[in-house]
Amino acid sequence: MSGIKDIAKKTGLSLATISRVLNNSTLVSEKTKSIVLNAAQALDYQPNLTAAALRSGKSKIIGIIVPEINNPFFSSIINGIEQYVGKNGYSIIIAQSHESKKKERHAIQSFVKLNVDGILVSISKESNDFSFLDKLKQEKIPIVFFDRKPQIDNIKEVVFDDYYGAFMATEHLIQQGGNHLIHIAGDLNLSLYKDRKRGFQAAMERYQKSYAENHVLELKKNSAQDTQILKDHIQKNNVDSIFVNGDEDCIYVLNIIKSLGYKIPRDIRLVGFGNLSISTLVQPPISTIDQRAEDMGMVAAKTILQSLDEKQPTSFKEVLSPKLLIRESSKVISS
Amino acid sequence: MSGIKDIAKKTGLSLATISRVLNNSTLVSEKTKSIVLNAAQALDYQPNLTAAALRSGKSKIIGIIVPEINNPFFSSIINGIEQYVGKNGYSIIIAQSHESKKKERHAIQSFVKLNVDGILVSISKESNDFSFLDKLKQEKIPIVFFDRKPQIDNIKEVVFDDYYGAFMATEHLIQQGGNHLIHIAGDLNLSLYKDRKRGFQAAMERYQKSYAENHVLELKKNSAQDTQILKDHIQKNNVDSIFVNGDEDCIYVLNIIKSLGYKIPRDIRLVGFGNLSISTLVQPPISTIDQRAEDMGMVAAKTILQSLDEKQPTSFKEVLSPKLLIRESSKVISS
DNA sequence: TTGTACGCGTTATCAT
DNA sequence: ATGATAACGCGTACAA
Repeated sequence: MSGIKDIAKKTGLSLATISRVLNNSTLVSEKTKSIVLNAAQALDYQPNLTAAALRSGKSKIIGIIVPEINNPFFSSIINGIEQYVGKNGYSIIIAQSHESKKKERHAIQSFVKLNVDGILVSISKESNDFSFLDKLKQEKIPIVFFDRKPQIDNIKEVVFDDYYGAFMATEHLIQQGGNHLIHIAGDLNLSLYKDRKRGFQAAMERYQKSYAENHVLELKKNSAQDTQILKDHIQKNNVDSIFVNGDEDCIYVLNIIKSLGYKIPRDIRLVGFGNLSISTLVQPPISTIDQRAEDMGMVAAKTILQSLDEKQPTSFKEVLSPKLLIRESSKVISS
Repeated sequence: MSGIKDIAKKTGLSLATISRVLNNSTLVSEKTKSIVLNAAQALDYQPNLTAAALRSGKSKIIGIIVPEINNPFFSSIINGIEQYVGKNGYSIIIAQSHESKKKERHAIQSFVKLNVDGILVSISKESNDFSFLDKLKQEKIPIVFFDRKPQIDNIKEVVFDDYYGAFMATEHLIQQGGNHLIHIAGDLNLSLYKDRKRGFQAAMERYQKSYAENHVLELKKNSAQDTQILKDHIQKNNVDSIFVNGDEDCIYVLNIIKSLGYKIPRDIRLVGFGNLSISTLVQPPISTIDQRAEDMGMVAAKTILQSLDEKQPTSFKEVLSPKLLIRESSKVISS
């Protein structure tokens, strides 16, 4: 392995010329160009990106912060990001916040110290202080939020239309004959779960189903308790349809419902959210809202790369639209 | 944000002294030390890791290559790695091989150019040329293989005892009264799937069950075909127990078997491999071999960090031992 | 104990 | 079109 110095030595040309061939490629004769490239090949030239980063200020590295990397939704997004930026010669560096705003801040600090060219982040549930945005602006490091974002202006964000996705899911349940619907909500500290709840409510009102706050439940993540709560609710209100905030919770609910002796979809119909691969592995396969995680990753990646050569930071918002996937869990059995 | 130059200016001390306080910390008086640290705090000092990396040759970055990041097993391993190295001040950079040896080589190249301090890799199914090891040795970049590794000597590896895990799974099925067992194999290009197959065979022989090559099936990943194959096999050979190479395939098989009208575990008992979170979400929950993905990540991380200050490369092998998790899918129903 | 000065491998500016 | 040289920010051998 060798550097430009070695090529200079071998060809008798100057460092500057070598560098020019390897970068701009302009202002240099075709002849010397090929000489340099041949020598580079022969010597197995490998640029030292650290040195280039120090000198140029561009590290060709994009930092990513997610709550948990081993969460199928986030790892699929990361997959999308990696593929897109990788194709463009960038590497990704990853940190996890584990839903802690302290760790999130720490990760951003690290990224700044590493001179990343841009940052992609899906914020933690705790996050409420976004003063780090000023610092990043000073350092001229663009940042793009994906999926989970702060509720403030003048940011770049790639999000999913959670509101409309929830609306579609609920509407579908109603069109399948549902009259008594409930919604199992996610963590309402996150705006996206609030949006899903709002979408549920909107569809209920649109179709003139009675809606009250007690049509929205939050799980305790304690099987015995949740079973009891669901049982009471279903019996008291004749629940026939449930829209659940996410596929994982949906499968959890599915199993509880089955254990209570109800048949799905005959007695109760279910729709989840996210289209995780597990959603087709259970019986019955669950209907869900496809959240196109990889697409989100790609769009976020594209957005951050475009931001790199912006002189003035602009705001940006892309909303990915939902797609309803109808599977067994919500199909009315035609007699 | 500022660098050591700013601190030097503010304190009137030399760059060297500042650097010493911030690094070695030795050979400097307590008084100036505190002066420097105070100034650093006041000025919001952030070391430029790129510059430090160029000068010292240590980037504080560990490169990771996995086939697919959105594979729960690998993302859990990465989680383990990230947590361990993060605690030690290292960052992780990730690339995917997508089972292509070309992309794998490319990723290694990139990592070398980025001056990563060490590399962790789980090789692709295609990989058969490991000449890059020489290059890394030259560059003094340690490499540790995890889970999937080349079958050569003098490497560092953190693997799982696939052979014994498969043996335990098979033994368990036999102890539950199984007499006619089959094994659904994974990609036999990978040594770990070969080991699982060998473990199955060994247990069969140990317990004097008739074993032949046709007791090992490979799936076509085509639902209609696989259904037919399984149906034939089960009927012809009175199959009562199936050991599947991994949890995902196991759930796939589970659904086929259920669709054929067999009851699990009454008619057929199943054991998977991996203990993915989905294994508890299906009905019945599937018994499996816990592969302790996070532990594997942590051990691999520990191993690579220890390798960093080795003068002479040594070989190393850690084998994580399996744990059988018995769930409904393999429980004999006591009458 | 502290300061001076050089070098890490590039890129960029200014000459030629 | 090409070359000489400074600079990026830090670490360290050497001098004081």
